[in-house]
Amino acid sequence: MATSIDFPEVEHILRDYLDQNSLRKTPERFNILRAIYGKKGHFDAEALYLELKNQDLKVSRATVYNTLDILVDCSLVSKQYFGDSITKYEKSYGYRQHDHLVCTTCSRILEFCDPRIERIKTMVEEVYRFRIDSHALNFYGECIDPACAGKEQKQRPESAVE
Amino acid sequence: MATSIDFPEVEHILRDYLDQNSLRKTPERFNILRAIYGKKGHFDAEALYLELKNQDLKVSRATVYNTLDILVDCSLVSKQYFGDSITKYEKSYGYRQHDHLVCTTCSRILEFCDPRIERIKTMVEEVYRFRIDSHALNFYGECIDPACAGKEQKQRPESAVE
DNA sequence: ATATTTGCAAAGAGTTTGCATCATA
DNA sequence: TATGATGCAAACTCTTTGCAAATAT
Repeated sequence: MATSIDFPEVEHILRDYLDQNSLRKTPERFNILRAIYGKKGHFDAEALYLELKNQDLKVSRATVYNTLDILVDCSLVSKQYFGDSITKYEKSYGYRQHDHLVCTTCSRILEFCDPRIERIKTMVEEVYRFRIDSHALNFYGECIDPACAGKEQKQRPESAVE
Repeated sequence: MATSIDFPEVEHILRDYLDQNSLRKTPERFNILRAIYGKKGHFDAEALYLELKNQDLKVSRATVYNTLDILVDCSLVSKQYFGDSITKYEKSYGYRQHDHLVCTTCSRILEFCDPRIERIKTMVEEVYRFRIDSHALNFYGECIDPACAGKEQKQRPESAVE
């Protein structure tokens, strides 16, 4: 019912989306949205569930998954796969399109942006007569600096993977 | 024991890889390799398992997964994720690097190749001081032709998704 | 001969589903 | 108040693991 005043834009977008699709504006949905927009980087459904649980915002896993689907549908969250069978999510409102560089040593995920992707997309659309809605470009490799932050992080398994 | 004479190059590569890593050259491994190189397009582990079973080449799922890992390690097979939680594989010997265009209507997967990816990769390697081993670029969208082959295929669920 | 690989079935991880209860509209 | 959403646990799918039997070296 009472929704936070901290993230008015994203809450408004969600509210509109729920209205337009005759979905109910439940407190769980706004709690989950707020939790996501309070996070940085990538996360998975289980981590989000545990985080909410620790904050005494009791929601079930089912609701977390259901709400993530809704947030992906209204483009407030993006859903990503980095090849380890764990689906990752990331807030996406106000974030320009970016792609990912995944360290195969420490699983750290870096972000980059390159305008050439957009041109490749346009070309592919023309050649194959497709309308392209989204893309995912992931590079997989390893930092060449043996003392890089990512490798340090690897040695501290208790720190959460972004 | 007796291995086919149909795919001498890839079998030789596998044989060398097994030798160099002190792994055994079991008939199952070569049967699986041959089955994969007799297929076109993408497939998942279960489809490969069923195909082998139908050919009276009895192998267990465990062996299929084990062998796929080996074949990925020796670059005879590539492993791919298209966002539906089903890991796809594809033979890769003699195939130039390519990327994928996934139809979100019918799940058909088209392939394309663009040299600009290589330049983006080089730039990312320099900027982030990474050595990049591989990449995946997937575009997701829908064919703009209402009578396209992909949409026809959608209406025939018995035809295997590539 | 012996250590790896296989096959089977059970376990595991991540996600979805069924259904009774709750609460938004 | 009536339909949609929630919570819980069970079911489900894909993949991995444990262990006895088979087999490559």
